[in-house]
Amino acid sequence: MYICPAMLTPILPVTLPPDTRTRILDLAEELLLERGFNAFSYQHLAKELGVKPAAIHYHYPSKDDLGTAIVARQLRRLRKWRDLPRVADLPPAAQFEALLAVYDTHLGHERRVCLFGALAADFRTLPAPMQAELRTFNRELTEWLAQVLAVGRATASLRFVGSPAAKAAQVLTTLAGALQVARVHDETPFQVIVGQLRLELLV
Amino acid sequence: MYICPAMLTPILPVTLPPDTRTRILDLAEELLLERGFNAFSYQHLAKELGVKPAAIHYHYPSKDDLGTAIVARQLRRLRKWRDLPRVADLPPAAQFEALLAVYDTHLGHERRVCLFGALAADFRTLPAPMQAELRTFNRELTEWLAQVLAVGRATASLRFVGSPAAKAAQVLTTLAGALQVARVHDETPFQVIVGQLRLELLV
DNA sequence: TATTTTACTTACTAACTAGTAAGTAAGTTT
DNA sequence: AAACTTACTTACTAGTTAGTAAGTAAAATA
Repeated sequence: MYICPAMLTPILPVTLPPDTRTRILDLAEELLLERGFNAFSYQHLAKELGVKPAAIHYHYPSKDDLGTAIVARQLRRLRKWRDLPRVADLPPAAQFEALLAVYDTHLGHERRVCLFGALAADFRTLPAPMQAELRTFNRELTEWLAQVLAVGRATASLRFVGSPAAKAAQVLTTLAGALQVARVHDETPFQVIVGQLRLELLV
Repeated sequence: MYICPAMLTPILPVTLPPDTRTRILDLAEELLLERGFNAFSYQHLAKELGVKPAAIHYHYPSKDDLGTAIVARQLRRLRKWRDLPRVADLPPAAQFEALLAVYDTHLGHERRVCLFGALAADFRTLPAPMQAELRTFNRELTEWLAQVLAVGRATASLRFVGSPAAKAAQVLTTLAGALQVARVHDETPFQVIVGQLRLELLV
């Protein structure tokens, strides 16, 4: 492997221009979250990236592979985010706010829905590996929030009735849906729903 | 117009075998709610109905027309359901249960998502008239539930903090999302989430 | 009875779909 | 310098897409 000078001095993490493989994945993810999985093609990707469709097949032989790669990357990001000191070491109410901030970021990016909200409707048309990754993604996120809620209630910084697992499932479902409502109408209902969640959950 | 004998004696509402126009709409709605709008074609419909694709174009010239007809019919059904004496005359808590029963029916029909949940992700790829009908559908349903919640709280049969409008938006968003979660996993999370809603809302 | 309308079928088009095979130029390794 | 690998392009296939135009048989209407 060729070692470029930048690799020996990674003190300033120079953001290299992303390679084609990454640019494909980035754009495919963007289109997935903005238009749905069955609403973009290799031609769309190729045209926007200035390459030929076959170049995309070279990196991701089938659309199934591409879709699975998108979900797999989101799962890696979720785990990384969750384990980040600046997230993991926060008190529960702040962890909840950090979660809301993620959804707010989606809202800010052209009202993208979340991964789950983008794929749930078309779920049965998705390749099996993609379905499996999405299940894992949703399960891990729910388990994480359930733990946050449990600690939050135990330390009297969050308030709710019922089990932490049930409340976590309810809250995440609401957040996914809130981004969808924002897409259909505008940002207002999202803010209203998130305000309602805060009102009920924060002491 | 030809007046058939049945039209003169509509005492017993004989359920005629639905005509092709209706059968197309029924199947398209089914496929929309089970697979998404961009995941079925005129060929799929034609094959399953035993007609040629052109027969579908005869009744619904474009897929836009077909999609709009589906949403328009659901909107008519919503209004009819809402105004039914056996729904409109119920006390608020029972109206809320009637709403939950509708979502439960979706769950029982092959875990269909609701109209909103089926179309939100692909919203930007939908024809404008379809977008408009879906907005109206969601708005009217939210307004109806807000009214139910307001009366319910005033009569001490329902309990929640915040405005009825905010709570209505939150609850409907949660229900739409709950059907999506049921599709990705199984019926359990739907029951868990609905249980949580009941626990919080019913006195 | 003649005419028109309804509800289709047959036959077609042009565009798009995912995907493949073969070729190529530049970079990397031996 | 030779061989190999990477990252593509060109050229293609076979199937699917929405949509159209023309024809037709039966039913309804005048």
